[in-house]
Amino acid sequence: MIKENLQSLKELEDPKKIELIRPGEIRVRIAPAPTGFFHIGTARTALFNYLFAKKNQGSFILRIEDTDPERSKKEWEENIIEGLKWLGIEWQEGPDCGGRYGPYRQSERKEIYKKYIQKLLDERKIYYCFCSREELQAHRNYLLSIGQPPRYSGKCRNLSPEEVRKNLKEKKPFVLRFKTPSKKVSFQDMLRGKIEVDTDTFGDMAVAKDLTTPLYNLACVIDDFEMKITHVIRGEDHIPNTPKQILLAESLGFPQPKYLHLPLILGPDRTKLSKRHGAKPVLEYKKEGYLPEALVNFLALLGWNPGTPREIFSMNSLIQEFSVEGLQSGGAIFNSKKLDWINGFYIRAKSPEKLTELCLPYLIKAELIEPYFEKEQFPPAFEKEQFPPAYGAELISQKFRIKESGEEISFNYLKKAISLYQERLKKLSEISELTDFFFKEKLEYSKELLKWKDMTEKETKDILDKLKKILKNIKPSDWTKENLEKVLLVEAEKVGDRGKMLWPLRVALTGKEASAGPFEISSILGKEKTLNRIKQARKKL
RNA sequence: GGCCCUGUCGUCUAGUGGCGAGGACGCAUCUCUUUCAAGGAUGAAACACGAGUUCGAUUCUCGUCAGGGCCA
Repeated sequence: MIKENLQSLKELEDPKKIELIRPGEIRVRIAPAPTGFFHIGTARTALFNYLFAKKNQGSFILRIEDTDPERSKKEWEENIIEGLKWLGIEWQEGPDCGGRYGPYRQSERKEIYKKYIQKLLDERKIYYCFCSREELQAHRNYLLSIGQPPRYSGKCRNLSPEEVRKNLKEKKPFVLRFKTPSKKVSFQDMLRGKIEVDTDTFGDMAVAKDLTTPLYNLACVIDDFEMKITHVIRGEDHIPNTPKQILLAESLGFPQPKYLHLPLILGPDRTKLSKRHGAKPVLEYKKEGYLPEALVNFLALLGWNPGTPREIFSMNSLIQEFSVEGLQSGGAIFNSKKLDWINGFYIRAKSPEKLTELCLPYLIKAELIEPYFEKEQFPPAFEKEQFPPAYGAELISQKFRIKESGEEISFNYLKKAISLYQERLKKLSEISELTDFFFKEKLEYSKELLKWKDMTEKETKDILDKLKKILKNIKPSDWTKENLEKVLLVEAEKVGDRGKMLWPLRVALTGKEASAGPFEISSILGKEKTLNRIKQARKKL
């Protein structure tokens, strides 16, 4: 038994393993548990880890903490991976990639844990504890009632080997508990300076469920050591775990990584952001039409500042500018208005082609248009979960048709329509509501909407008739935005108040109170549709 | 309850032993304009409180208060 352990200890110190990393290589990681959607907080922690690694030519590692088989699900892991990829946060080592230090899922690392747990047991640094849940709870309540910090009584700390053997034989449920030495543990937090904690405040902690299943703190310490993590960058909520982990690392003879505890992202009520605040999974932002570069930019600014008034950062410029000094130590409220502003900014910066590509799925989903090519050819990603699908430039050459009328339209037509709303979009999903009138035959609106200010019904009728007459005389070849503007503006001027002509025209074309300008819209719709809509409007009165 | 973290406009933040406390989002007003955006201009809006150190504290020290996190 002892010999075996010596053997495994030797393996642990295998020099070959250490050679694998470059001298001085900075290695960071995130270690999410796949027990739910990939959320904003994890995304930001990932981002800062990634930026820190990139800035220092280090490695960013993704480890999946799926030790809890009941709560961990493959689909959540996939959700995390998809989210990270969407944001452009790439890992050098992770599940199904890298593999320099064994598997990157905790569920596949039992062999590794076993060695260390056995080692701790052999060295009598951990012990079997057979106390029942009720017993522990009662003791806890007692301590609380006399105003003491709840911690383990130490009842099983000195059980004789015979007692342990007997209990094990009886299959009594147990946990493995760490003999916490009574002392003060302190560490330097890269953000907060020295943090010191008295170990008596937590006492003997449970570190493993059985010989191969470490609990969170132990697993984390073993993995971080095995994976040669140099910097642990994580949320502030882990500060209380840190002294425990340091203790465990010490008892295993591991070197101490550097620690940096990021402030939390808060909800409007200043508590940790959660679903309760309506915090959405990262991929939900994708669905709603946020651009990954916007979310990254926003998240980076939440708790970090570059020291200059600059607000817009691409991932590359973030890597360039990032420094730990710019990190904030207080929590920051998630302000979606600012996210919207940044998103709008990035939308405005897109080329018309790119923007059209990005918007198309939303028009298709709203059933305003449909792709015209073979069904099989179409990216098979119209399932709800996959929305929006990733399209490429192949769309440019494709044809589409208006769902309602079956009329064929080109990418170019869509591009023109969508571009009109480029500077009005805050998120891509808004596009269908804003441009729906391009794809509808009959517009729903009340006749009151046609009247500008205090115009009478008669005036409105006359204006529409006049418009019809003027527009009829324009040749289809002259049907351009510039020309329409030239002609109509002169006529509108004659009416006195331009709005008396332009407002009813715009409403007739769009059926909306707010929209892009009538000249652009009319030029895209074409002569026939324009006249048709004026006729429709006229009929309402 | 214990331990730990945090405290500058509503929000994200810059900043210094002496400043008119700066920027951004949001908000308001004006401008452009048929509307809505976008753009431009202007404005309202903050140093948690108390004591100490000091000629002088938003800044340094201590305390109070408030908020948060973790322990089940």
